[in-house]
Formats: sequence, C-alpha cells, structure tokens
Amino acid sequence: MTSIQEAGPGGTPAFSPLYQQIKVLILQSLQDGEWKPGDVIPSEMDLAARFRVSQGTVRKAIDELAAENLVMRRQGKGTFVATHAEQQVQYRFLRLLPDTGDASKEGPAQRRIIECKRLRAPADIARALGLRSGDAVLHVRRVLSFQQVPTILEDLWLPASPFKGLTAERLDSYRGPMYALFETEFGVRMVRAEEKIRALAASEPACELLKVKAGEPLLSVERTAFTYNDLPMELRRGLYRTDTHHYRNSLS
Amino acid sequence: MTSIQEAGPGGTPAFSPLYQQIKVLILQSLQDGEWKPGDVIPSEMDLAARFRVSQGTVRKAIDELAAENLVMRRQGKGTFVATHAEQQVQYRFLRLLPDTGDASKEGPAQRRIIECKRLRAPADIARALGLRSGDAVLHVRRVLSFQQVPTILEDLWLPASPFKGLTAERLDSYRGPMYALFETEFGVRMVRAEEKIRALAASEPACELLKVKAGEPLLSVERTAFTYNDLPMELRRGLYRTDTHHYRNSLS
DNA sequence: CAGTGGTCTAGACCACTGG
DNA sequence: CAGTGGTCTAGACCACTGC
Repeated sequence: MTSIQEAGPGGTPAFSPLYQQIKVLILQSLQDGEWKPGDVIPSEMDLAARFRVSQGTVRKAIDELAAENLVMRRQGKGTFVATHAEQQVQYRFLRLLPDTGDASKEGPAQRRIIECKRLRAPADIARALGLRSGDAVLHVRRVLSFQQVPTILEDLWLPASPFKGLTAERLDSYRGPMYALFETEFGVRMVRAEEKIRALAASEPACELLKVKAGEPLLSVERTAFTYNDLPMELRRGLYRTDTHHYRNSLS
Repeated sequence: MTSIQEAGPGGTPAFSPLYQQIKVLILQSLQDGEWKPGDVIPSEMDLAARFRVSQGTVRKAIDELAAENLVMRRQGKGTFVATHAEQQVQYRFLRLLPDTGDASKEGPAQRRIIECKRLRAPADIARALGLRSGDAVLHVRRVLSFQQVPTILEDLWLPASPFKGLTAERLDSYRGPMYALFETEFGVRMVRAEEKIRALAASEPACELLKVKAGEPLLSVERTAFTYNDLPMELRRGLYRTDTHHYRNSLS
C-alpha cells in the first residue's frame, strides 16, 4: 500500500510514515469509544486486513500505543485498552510512597470527601482547563489517609459538562480509583498528566484537615490531567505530608 | 541463527530473545568503553555481520537502547553513544524549571563550589552507594544560582576510587554539566537516576547559603544516580527553593 | 553519489493462553 | 488445538546526511 499524504500548510510534503497514520486511526477508534477501557481490541491480523496494511505495520503502531500506556499487550490473549481500574496498582498517577518502600504493606488509602459542588471557574482554573473564566466547573475536595493518618489533601476541578451528575455520594460509594469511576460513569479516560511540585508552608484549611501545625512544610503537587488529544480534563492541587512518605521519580 | 540459551538456576530454560542477547552484547561494549560518549557506534549492517544476525534484530536491540537514552539515533548519520555534554539541555537530570516555563530566557546557572573533600562514608551514604561504612568517599557541596539568586544547594557523595583526582579547582574550571566532566575525566557515565522528594523546613547551612529564613519550606531532592548495570555511583542531596521555580514531572 | 537509519512487506516459526 | 502476540529473517525501497 502506498501511504496517503496530505499537503502541509506551507506546501511542505508533511511526510508521516504509514504506521503513524495507522496509529492515528486506532487512536480515533479509542477516542470514539469503539473499544472501551478493559476491552480487547481486534487482533493484529484483523487490523491489518481492516486497514489494508501488513501485520508488521499494525504491530509498530500498537507498539507505540503500548509505550504510551494507552493499550496493554498480553501474549496469547490479545491487546487491551488500558484502564485505571486494575488492581495491580491502586493509583497509577500517584507517586507518593511510604518511606518503608512497601506500599502493599500499608494497605489501601482511606478516602473522605469533604465537598463536591458546582461553581463558576476562576480565571486560573479556567485557563488550566481550556475553558472561559466563569464557565461551570465541579470542585471536589477530599482527604486521603494511610493507616488512619491523614496524608493528602486534594482539591480538584473538572469541567462541568462531561461530568454532569457527579455527586459526593457517587464518589463516596465507588470502590476504586477516581479515574476508574470517570472511565465507567462518564467515558472520560485520563491518559497523561503533568505535575508541578513545590514546597510550601501549611495554612488553613490544610492544618485542620491534615492535622499539622501552621507553617509545617508540605509538598504542593499541581496536576493537569489530559484525555486523548492532549485535552485537559482535570486540574488537581494536592498537599502531601512527607514526614512518613516521599514522592518518587525516575530519571533517564 | 538459533538463539543461544543458558540453563536457568532451577532447570528453567530461561528464554531470552536473540535481540535481548544482542542488546546485552552492545551494552557490554558500551560499558567496556569500546565506544565512548559522543562516538558513533558501528552501523546496523556492521553489527549484524559482527553478531551474525539480521539487521532487523540489531535494530530492535538498538531501539531499546535508544528508548533508555543510552544511545541516540540520527538518520543519515548513525547511532551515537549518549552523553551529558550536549548543549541542547544543560542538565539532563535536573527537573527544576522557572515558573515562566522558559528556561532558555533565564540563561545558564551560576555555580559555586563550597567544598570538595575526601572522608570516610557514614553508614547511610555507604549503603546508598553500595560501599562499606567507613570506605573513602568524596563529598562536594555547591550552590547553583539563577539570575544571581541562589536557588539550589547540593551535597553530593561519590565513591573515592573511580573519582581519584577530583578537586574543587577541577570542578570550578570545567565548563558544562558535572556529569559531562565525570564522563570525560573519569570514564563514569550516569545512565539513570532515582529521586525521593520531600518538603522540609530550612535550617543551617541552607539558610545562609540559599539566603532564606529558618523554617522556610524547601524541596528536598535525594538522588541516587547509576552507571551501567544499575551500579550506584552518586548520592546527591539537593535543597531547592521553589518560590520562583518548580519541579516538573510528566506522568503516563 | 554512497552510506546511514527508517519504513514496509511477506513468510516462517516460537511462546503463551484458553477451550 | 487454534488463536494471540513475539521473534527472526531477507529484501526492497524511502529519507536524510555529507562528500
């Protein structure tokens, strides 16, 4: 098959290899919900037939999607749409670990929803979410505790329209990560995130909710989470106690 | 070519694909210094001939090495051993960015070596470096400033033997990242690192060196850097001011 | 122009899963 | 056992670099 090329804006050929075009097509199907989180996608042979390319080309497209954690390959079984609802890691995007290093020994987090309400987006929130200032957003505040010690205070903002019907009760009753609930209830899949980390001194309401003294140093973690197509869908501001836990990062 | 397999400990076949074996061989050559940072390695065809496998198999081995940032491919030119001495990013492992987001506008960091001396490793340092407590290590303390504002205080410890001859003068006179100096002067290439991040209150000597008030929250970044084979070669404890900068991380 | 990495194909066989 | 992803090969051609 010859690759189909579009003319670039400046008359540039805008070459993109065939496997990249296939990748975009598969991405499109993921985005359109043709295959849902946890589903098997068609076999490489089937996709090759569907797109009229060789299996090797489909394989390379899927390889990249797997590298970006959008799908998961399992030999002998198939390729699955990635999901946040896997028990293997409780919170895929949470980098806070107990100092002992053994997160499993610590057990699951206790979650407490402090509030969940609808409001008009302040300018900074709107900017982060790609909305206009004053657009409706949902604001959730919650506390996560590990072994009964309140450790994380999170404020998060979501665009109101995709999350219509989200309530404190719904959040409270759901077993599993919040991002898994977003997938199953609202069809919004968080794919990627960026975090900005700072140290700052505790003040209200963190002092009360995390039970720390005013001025105590806390880790401030501001996360923007994105769906497909780099669309921002959540702004989350977390305050982490780091007296018994630490934020872990790998560099290469 | 049939793949050569070794028997595993429990009589398990211990299958590893051919391209993984090739990857190990290439890694070995990198480790042995057959090709030095910045060098071109032989072409895929040459390596295929050398190892008696097809070009595709070599390609897959190199693909993985490139994904781990151990080598860099450049179309039409060849494959190069990765180095910290590239001007494109000043510090490959430093995740601290100015809040403006534009690190280039800020210009290069000013560096000041506070001290550089040899001493016997305390227990915690020794453990992190895989040494015995009391073994000789080098300790370096320095301050990095951005636009004349002292922003980072770093203490770092290195095993003494691979870094014999490292002095404050040598560090002072070298233009470029410290890891680049390690490569060229001592043949030690830092390949990967792990960081543990916390928030803590400033105390001496950070107050004086970073010109902050006691109790001011600072980001504590403890980094262990590894050479080939996951051998730890540096422990670095950094204190970052985060009033005008932030630590940036990407999740996926 | 020759040499490099990058793409694409087609076919064979291997390892793993589940019925 | 059939079906999946995983490996390996050989050969053709494309895109980029530098002489």
